[in-house]
This record gives sequence, structure tokens and C-alpha cells, in this order.
Amino acid sequence: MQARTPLLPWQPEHGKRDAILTSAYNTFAEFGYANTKIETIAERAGVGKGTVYLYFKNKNDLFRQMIQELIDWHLSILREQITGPHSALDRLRTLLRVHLTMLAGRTYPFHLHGRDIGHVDDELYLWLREQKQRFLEDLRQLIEEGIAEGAFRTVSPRLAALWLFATLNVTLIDDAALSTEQVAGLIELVEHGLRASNEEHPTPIAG
Amino acid sequence: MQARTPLLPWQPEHGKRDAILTSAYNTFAEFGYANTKIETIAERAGVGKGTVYLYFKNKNDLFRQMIQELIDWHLSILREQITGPHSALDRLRTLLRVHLTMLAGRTYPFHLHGRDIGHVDDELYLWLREQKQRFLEDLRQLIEEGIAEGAFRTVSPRLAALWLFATLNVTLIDDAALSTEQVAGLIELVEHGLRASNEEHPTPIAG
Amino acid sequence: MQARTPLLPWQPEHGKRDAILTSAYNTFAEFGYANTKIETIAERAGVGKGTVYLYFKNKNDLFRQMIQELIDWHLSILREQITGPHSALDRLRTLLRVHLTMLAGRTYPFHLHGRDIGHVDDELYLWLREQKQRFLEDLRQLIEEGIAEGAFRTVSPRLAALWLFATLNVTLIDDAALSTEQVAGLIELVEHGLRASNEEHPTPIAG
Amino acid sequence: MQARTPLLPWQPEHGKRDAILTSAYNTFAEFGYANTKIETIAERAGVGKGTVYLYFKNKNDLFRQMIQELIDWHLSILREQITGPHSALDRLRTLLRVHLTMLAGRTYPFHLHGRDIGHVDDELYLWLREQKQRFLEDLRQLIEEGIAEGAFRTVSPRLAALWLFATLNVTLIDDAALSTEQVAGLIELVEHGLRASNEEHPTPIAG
DNA sequence: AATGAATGAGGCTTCATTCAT
DNA sequence: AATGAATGAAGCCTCATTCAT
Repeated sequence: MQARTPLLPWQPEHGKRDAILTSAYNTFAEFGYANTKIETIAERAGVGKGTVYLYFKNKNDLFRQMIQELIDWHLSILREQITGPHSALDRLRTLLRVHLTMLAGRTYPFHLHGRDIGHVDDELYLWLREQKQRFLEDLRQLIEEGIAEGAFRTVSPRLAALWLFATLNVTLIDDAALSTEQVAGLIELVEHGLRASNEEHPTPIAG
Repeated sequence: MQARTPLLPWQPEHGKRDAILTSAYNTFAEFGYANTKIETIAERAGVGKGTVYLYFKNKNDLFRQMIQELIDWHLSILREQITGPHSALDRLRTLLRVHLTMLAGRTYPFHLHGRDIGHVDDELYLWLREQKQRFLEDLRQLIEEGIAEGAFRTVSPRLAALWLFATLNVTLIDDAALSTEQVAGLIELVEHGLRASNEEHPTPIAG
Repeated sequence: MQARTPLLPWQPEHGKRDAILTSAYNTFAEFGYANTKIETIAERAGVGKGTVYLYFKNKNDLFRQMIQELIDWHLSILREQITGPHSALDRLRTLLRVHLTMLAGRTYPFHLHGRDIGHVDDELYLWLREQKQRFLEDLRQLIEEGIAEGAFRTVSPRLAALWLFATLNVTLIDDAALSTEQVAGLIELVEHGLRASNEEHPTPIAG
Repeated sequence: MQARTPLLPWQPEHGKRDAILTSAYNTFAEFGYANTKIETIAERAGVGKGTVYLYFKNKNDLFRQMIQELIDWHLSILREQITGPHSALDRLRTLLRVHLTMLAGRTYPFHLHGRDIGHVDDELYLWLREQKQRFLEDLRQLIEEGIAEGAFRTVSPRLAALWLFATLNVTLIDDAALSTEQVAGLIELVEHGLRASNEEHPTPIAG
């Protein structure tokens, strides 16, 4: 169903900039920032070392732009799920499923909250903080709507948002991707944590 | 209650090795691995640069030992909670509270599952994987016991363990430490996710 | 009188080659050889980077040709003064006035003797040596003629030529151009250094 | 007589800093700034490449400090001659002789007024301007004193100072050092330029 | 003829590591 | 055991030059 969602926001065949960003993503993911050489990124992108510097000011700049475009793209997809026309519960389910499916198909090297990559660059660090806060706001609103709809218990929306955010990182724990059943099970656990107790028998997920 | 748990496993006044490890912890946390200079660690530890090499083979070795001792110490404290004599639910509650309290008091720079620090060193990466798996096993067992006790719903114990693990990282999302109320709220959310539906009114946490 | 002497031997409107040489002159003068980029020269000349290589083999070649044409042009103008039909004293006066006036109108970045620019290129270095020697010869001859005419004291013509040459560089010392009075004063100093002592009352300079 | 004046202000055997500065002087003089590699300076100084960076922030800093210490040292020696107790004429003679002798013994790569090296570094450029102005002031004063003493004609002191300064650079024109006779002849030319006309028969220079 | 995107050789600089004291 | 001056491998980045259009 989500199979058609591309794994990354860039298409190497769309030009050298995209080729470099794709290569940068894979190389940084494989070796980490410090152990990645610009030369390696260039080689894998099929361009010369100097070409990287035609599109990016320096290594930091390349990294920052790569992360920003990746996160932007990822969050925009998630946001579509959060703000759709469906019930809060349905949107929560889809949010989790889409997110986990997107991560399942590849090595996702970077935590969404970016503490580990924030060291690289103050500008990026602050940008990530802001994105995180914005996304936490979206999650909070989703939960508030769920509460208003009577689907969720009366929990602290902000706290539940944090907790949801943490859960989203679950894939990062195991290197193996979650199976469809595991994703369903995870959604069920989260639902249970939030669901109003009178709603004993939730409608089936794919309803 | 947990206030007396020291924040770190080392005591600078216990000798140069501990001083170096404490300094290493703080410096790596502040700057990240790549941006941390041995000289800075030595300075902050109040020793000469060469002295670091009397206790550690190289920068990697220092980092690895620091992380390993930190994680070992941290997990051993958590393990005490998991394997105690109390009910599975109580142990779960204490586990979460102790973990979150330990992290609350300081900047915790490293994810327990260590994807971000695994880049540094294959040996450390594999060690962290193993620790993670062992701890996931422990969590799985806790959940199985909870199911056996009738306190938890019949969920996939392995999956729930993963989910718990993810939740443990919640503090890393926000830079601000969680308040006591927030910790309680978080525990409540997790409990709700796991709790057998007939157990509507759980016994108070501290008994 | 010399106001109509153009400042540089090239006219940008005479074609791309002249435009590039003018731009090269200004840019090398502003930034020095090492800090000057071909791209900057091309931009200022209003041509593409590749176009420079249609007219010049490489950066060194561009620099060399620029210097050579500049010096050639400059010395040929000076030489006209030296070898004219007037008396040695008059020719000396005019030589100094013309030279100083030419330099006064612009930033003259390159010493005539070229020690500082000789580093760039052995070929240019040797060429400059030769030009220098040739010009010193001309100066020597002028002085010899002055001695023969009885206008100058019996000095070492070669040494006096060196000394004259050094004096020609006086403008390079101060960034500010010399005023007409200063030029006259300078000429007067040089004359005094050379003049036969019996010629107490020289004819006024501007005659 | 001046043979005992060391050629350079540094003594390689006085430590690595002096060894590096001496090597830097010789290497920059030989190849020019842009064509000089830090590695070459280090090799010739008999130290490792990294050692240079223990004493100097970077290549520019090394160059700047080298020039400044060289000029400082050189000018301080000249200044001693200018401000001595002797007559203005004697001091002028000694000034020229000392300066020319100092330069005679070696390749002097850098013009005192530093237009050619100013491109390297703005800080250095401004510093050189200031030194130049200060030294021109000293020369001006010497000339004023000579006028007051009746030894010099009534010339513009500032202009004559500029002219003297230019003459000091005479050695830079020819690569060959001036002989003792040439130095004497040069001094004589300068004297003639300045001397009060009633002083027809000066005492012979070399006595 | 004219262009400018692409390249990669070359050099500055950092910093982990060594070792003489 | 403790030190820190010295080292040089490694990698980022610049920019002269090329070449397809």
C-alpha cells in the first residue's frame, strides 16, 4: 500500500544535486559523519570531488541540507496523515503505520529528534529542535482531538505526544524491520495506552 | 528516593582513571565524538595529555570503555528493578521511574541502543547490540511474567519489550527533564497499554 | 602635457584580448598574483572563464604577457624621452617627469625591476632582467652624454644609472601620487646629485 | 666593519621558533609566498610539519611575524645610525652604508615599503604602512637637522625623505651586491643632491 | 568563437599518538 | 607514573584547466 512511497526524497537521475544527496544519505548512514569522506560521497554519486562543492558550500552544509530535506519530506508525509479528515484514532493508526513502513524499507540512520546529529552543526541543531517542537504540537493536537471525540482517555496531551514520539523511534532499536503483524501489534499497544476504557471493542483497524 | 543514585559510575576523586572517564563522558556529551579532542578531556580531567594513554589504548578505546561502563552500570541498576521480588506491574513501574529519574538529572548524550555511537567502532557496536538484546530479553521476561500473573493483556512479549525500550528513550526527545508528575503520567500510559482490561482499578503504585 | 598618455596600453573596447588584459592588470594589482582567480578576471572583463584560455595558454601566460606588454609600452615611452634630440639634462628632466606622471594617475602594482613578480615564472623573471639591463644601459648612456656635455659631474655612469632607476620607484613608496611640485622637487634633487658644480644656476625646468 | 652584524634577526640554534623563522625567510625569499609550502619550510628547519603550527597560527601568521621581526630588527639598526650624536651628514652617510652593507650580504626578498607583500595580509599591510611612515618621519627629521646645521640645501624635508627611501632600495634593482666603492659612490651622489651649494669641497668620504 | 559545468591535483591544517624527560 | 613537545597521516577545500555544447 505504501510501497509506492519512495524511500528517499531524491532521485539520482534528476541531476547531480540529487545524486549527491542520495549518495550523502547512504554514506553518512553507513559510516557516520566523521568517518565519511567527501571523496567517497562523490565517487558513489558518480561525480568528481569538486562537483560536490558546486552544489554545497562544505561538508557541513551538505549534511545539513541532506538532513533538512529528508526530515522535511518525511514529516510532511506524516503530517498528511495527522491532519486528514478521518477520526483521531484512524489518523493515529495510519500515522504509525506509514511511519513504520517508511522506515522499514531501509536503514534509517538518523533519529528524528536528532540529538546525535546536532553535534555536527549548531544551525542544524536548532532547526531540528524547531521541527521537533512543531511535530510534537501536531501530535498533541491529534491527541486532544481524540480526547474530544471520546476515543482517548483524558491524558495529558503534551505528555502523550512525547510518548508517541518516542514510540515512533521504535524501529531504530532493532536493526530488523518490523513485520506487518508487528506494526499492527505496536499500534494496538499504543491504542490501548490511550483508549478510553469504555471503548472495550475498537473497530477493526482496516475497518 | 533515587536522589542518592550517583549520576555517573565514576568518582573523579577515586583516581586519575575515574577522572578521565568522567571528563570523557562530559566532553563527548558536549561536543560529540569527532569534535572531542583528547587534549580537552585531559585538561578537564586535570591530567596531562600523555596520561590518558597510560590508562587507555587510544581515543576509541577510551570512548568504548566509557560507554561500556556507563551502560553496564545503568543496566545493572535497571536490572535490579526488573528481577526484584515484587509483582511484574510493580517492577515495571519502578523500572520506568528509576530509569527516567536517572536520566532526568543530567544530559544523557547517548541512546541506549547506540545506533548513533555505533559508527565509532565495530567492537562497541556489537557489544551494544548484545547488551540491547540481553536487556530486551529481560523486558520480555518481565512482560511474560506480567501476562502469567494476569496483570497484562496477552500481547506479544517481544514486541511489547521493544515498545517499552522505545518508551525508555522518551527523555531524549525533550531537552527538559520530565517532572515527577510527567514520569507518573508516562508510567500510567504504558500501564494502560499493557494492562489486562478487567483490571480497571490498579493498586496504587507504591503500595 | 602628458595627460593624454593613456594609463594602460590596452583598450577594452578594442576586443576581448584587450578587455582581458585590462581586467588582469587591475585584478592582479588589487589582489596579487596568488589571490587572483581566473574567474574574477573573466567576470570583470565581461567574458566567460573559458574565453580567457582562447587567448592565453594559462594563468602564468596571461600574467607574463600582461606584464611584458605593460613594461614594453612603458619603457618605450620613457625611451623616447631618453633618446630625443635635446640636451642630456633636458632629457633627464623629461624622463623623470613623464615617468612620475604616468605612475601618478593610477595604482601601479608592479615594480619595474620585478623582483616581486619574478617569483611567478622563470621566463618572465629572465625577461625582466633583460629589460632592466637594457634600460640601465640607456640610462648609463644618457649620463655619459651628460658628462660629455659637461652638464653632469664625472660620476660612475653605471652607478648613477642604478641610482636613477631606484629613484624612479619613488612613487611606489607612498600610496599617494606625487603632486606637480613634488615631481619638480624630486627632479631638482636628482639634478643636484649629478650636476657639474660649476653649473650653479640651471635654467628653469619648464623653460 | 659591519661584518659582525648578523644577516638575520634569528639564530636557528636558539630553538625551533628561530629555526622555523630562518627557514621561512629563506624559503619565502626563494619561492615567493604562494609557491612556498609549509612542508618545505618545516623540512629546511629540520622539524615536522605540525611543529610549525605549534609556534604559528597558520601560514599567514608565520609570514607576518617573520616580516615584522625582520623589518623591526632592520629598522632598529638603521634608527641607531639616524639618531646618533654625529652630524646629520655623517649620520646620513652611515645610514646608507649600514643599510647597503646589510643588504649586500644576502638576498633581500622584501621591499621595505612592502607593497608587494601587502597583498598577502591586510594586517601586515597596515603594519608596514605604519612602519614606513614612522621611518619616513625619522628621515625627514634627519634632513631637517642637516638643513639646520647648514649642511644641506633648503629642500622639502618630506620629499627628500621619500627620495632617500627610494634610494635605499637601490640594491633590490641589481641582484649583484654593491661593492664598497659603489656604496661610497652612491653616498656621494645622494650627498651632492642634498648638499648646500657653498660647501663645494666636502671632506673625502673614505678619508 | 564562446561558454561554464565539471574535474582532481595540490596544500593547508588538525589532532591522535609517541617518546624523551 | 606523568608529562607535553613533536610528529605526520589524513581529509577538506580551492581553483586552474578542460571539454562538451
